[in-house]
Order: sequence, then C-alpha cells, then structure tokens
Amino acid sequence: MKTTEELYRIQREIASKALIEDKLSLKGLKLIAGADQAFFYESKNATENKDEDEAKDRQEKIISAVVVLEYPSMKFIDYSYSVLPVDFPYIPGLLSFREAPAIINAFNALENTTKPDLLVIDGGGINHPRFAGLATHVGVVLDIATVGVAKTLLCGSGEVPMTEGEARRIKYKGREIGYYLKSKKGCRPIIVAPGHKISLQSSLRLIRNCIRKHKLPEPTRMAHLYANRIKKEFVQLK
DNA sequence: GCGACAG
DNA sequence: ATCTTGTCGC
Repeated sequence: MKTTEELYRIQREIASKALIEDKLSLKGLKLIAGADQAFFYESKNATENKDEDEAKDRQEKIISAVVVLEYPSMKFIDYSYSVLPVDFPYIPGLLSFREAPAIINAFNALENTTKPDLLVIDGGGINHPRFAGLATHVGVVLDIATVGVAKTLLCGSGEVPMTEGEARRIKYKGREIGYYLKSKKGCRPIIVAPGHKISLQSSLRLIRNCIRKHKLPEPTRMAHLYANRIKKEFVQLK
C-alpha cells in the first residue's frame, strides 16, 4: 500500500502537468461528455462461509457512467459505463484514487466516433489542496479537456452568489481556483473549476451553457441518472 | 491540538 | 456516496 506522502507526490506531479488554458474552442465544440459514479456491494463467497461474518464478506463496487451529449443542444448521443471493484476508501483530498480508474475505463469504452474531447466530472478540478482534484487527475491521464462540477466546497473561499446566473470567484492560497455558480433559484450554488486543458473563464462559460431546468449541468445530471439506473439493474440481479 | 473535509 | 417517506417551496 502506498503511503499518503507517495499519493501526495503523485498529485503534485499531476498538478504540474495540468494545463489551465484553452486547448479547444467552445465555438467548435460539438460533443461533450459527463461522468458520475454510483456504488453498491456485491456478495462474496455466496456458497461458502454461510455462518461466517457476512458483513465483511462483501466487495464494494463502483459504477462509472459516461453520457455523450451534443453541444450546445444537450441532445443525447451516446453512453457507456464501467463496473470495477473498489479498493481505495473515500478520503477527502484523495478522491481520485477511488474513482478515477472507473471513469477512465468508462470513457475509453466509448465508440471512437462519439468520443468527445471534453468531459465534465462530478467533483473538483484544480480547486483542491494540491490543485489536483478528480477532474484534473482524469484529464491529465486521458489527456483530454475536463471541468469539475462539485456540490460542496473542499477548500478555498469566496463570496456566495445570491441571484440566479451569478458567479463568484473562489480563491485558495492566493490563487483563483474556480467559481461558485448560482445555477438556480432556491438552490445552493454549485462549484465549477477547470480540470485540464481549459481556462477558468471557459470552464464557467461552458457549464453555464449546459444548465437547463436543473441545478446541475446536463452532462453530470444525465450521467448521475444513468449511473443509478445501471446500479438498480445490478442490485436487482441478486 | 482542533476543526474541516469533493464523493 | 449510501440508507430512506413524506413533504415544503420554487
């Protein structure tokens, strides 16, 4: 097992490779993907150890669902998913070591003809203690543009927007790392941050263009629905 | 040492 | 994230 310091070193290296500038134009963007995860437990040793500790006899599984939408219409185009056993626990700041592998698998499972060059991920981007959140990690590994959209703040601070459509910068250690975006009235603002190969300004503009009738942008919202749908199929299958 | 802490 | 029913507000 790697030590926390080794994992931190990996994150600092990923952060150093992250490019926070536009490597694509929203103008020419035609396809956009969204990713979200769901979890469930799978029984182990179904026939054996009938009287053993069943509580510890379960393997946690992660489902990463990826949906591809047409930009900016948000029309559904395609989807894919990946199910993997999860070994790493949830630790704030180290989320990517738990969820990135499944996201990468699901994204690679897409048909090359509908594989987008931009992926929106549920989680943080450079708004992270070491500037290497889930979106940044996945973006650097896959070498594609990514944007992180989170529902709560991991680090940093900024004014909280109060009116729909309003955005406020979030800073951490003197650096701009993302925005609070009041996507809908009556809803807490979402946190938007670039992951890789996109600028702060473009990540915000992009997500604003993906908001429809809900608090969350269509890419991750659709991926969330899809992930839960897949999960139900796996759960009922027992 | 204490509190905070993406999903 | 996950376990869960009804219920209040936009």
